[in-house]
Amino acid sequence: MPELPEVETVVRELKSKIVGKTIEDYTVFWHKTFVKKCDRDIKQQTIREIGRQGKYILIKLDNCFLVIHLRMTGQVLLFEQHPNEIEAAHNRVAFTFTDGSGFIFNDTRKFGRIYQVNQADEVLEKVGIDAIDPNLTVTQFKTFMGKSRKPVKTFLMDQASVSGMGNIYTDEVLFRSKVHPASVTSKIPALKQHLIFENMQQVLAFAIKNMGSTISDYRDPNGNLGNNQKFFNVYQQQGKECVQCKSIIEKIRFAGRGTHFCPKCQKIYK
DNA sequence: CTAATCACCTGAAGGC
DNA sequence: TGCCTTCAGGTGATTA
Repeated sequence: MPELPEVETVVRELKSKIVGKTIEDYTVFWHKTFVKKCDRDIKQQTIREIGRQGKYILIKLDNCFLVIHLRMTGQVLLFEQHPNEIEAAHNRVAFTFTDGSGFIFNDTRKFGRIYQVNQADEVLEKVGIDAIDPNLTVTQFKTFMGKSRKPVKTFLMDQASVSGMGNIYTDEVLFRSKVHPASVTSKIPALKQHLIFENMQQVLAFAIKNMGSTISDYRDPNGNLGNNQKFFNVYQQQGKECVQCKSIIEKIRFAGRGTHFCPKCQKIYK
């Protein structure tokens, strides 16, 4: 489900609601979801900071971290008062705070994870700089691109160089940049690489402004849907007319993922 | 090194 | 109604 804009929306809401709260207790309903990689007890620890890198939510406690990845269907849902039936369908872990509020990690497909670690870096070893990190420069981005002989769709989806992009926003960024997803990354002209960088930042910022995209499962911590799915140009728009040239948007299987593009607008560089 | 294919899971949707 | 296949905002391991 969630790519950078959805995770950012979750993080902003959590920052405003639970920083400073102290964990009273927690219950794990599905064992594989909670990965305890250090011996600290999180009970009576206070949430000091909340951050994000790529698609990872980073929760700093007094002497360890909780790092959450939502994968496909994970949701972090806040509650003000402890619900009577907390073991509802697909609830995997529930946390309660000392003031009686708390949050539930709900995850239909069970792919999501909550890691308890001494340092967030333990989970982020293979995660590159965040796609909207102000420290990421266009020069650095172009250097990454110049070194990659992968198809550009694979490059953008790979979290190792730049993190946060997923299937939706990759297709949307490549459409806006008029670059075919099968283009060889290093063979894309410098000006186009520059354009991909700018479009990546703009597409992600616009999606954050719209509170993320809801395809089916995504909800923010208050249970609200995103709005950005109303503005897709190519994602799930196969069979419809291209907004630029009126050609029919195609959907193919590429790099193992459903891939949407305009066959006329998007040029292939090889 | 890169690419392709599973594996992990559940549920929705479409074909017959 | 029901059975079967395919597909889904992701990533990590394995195979070639």
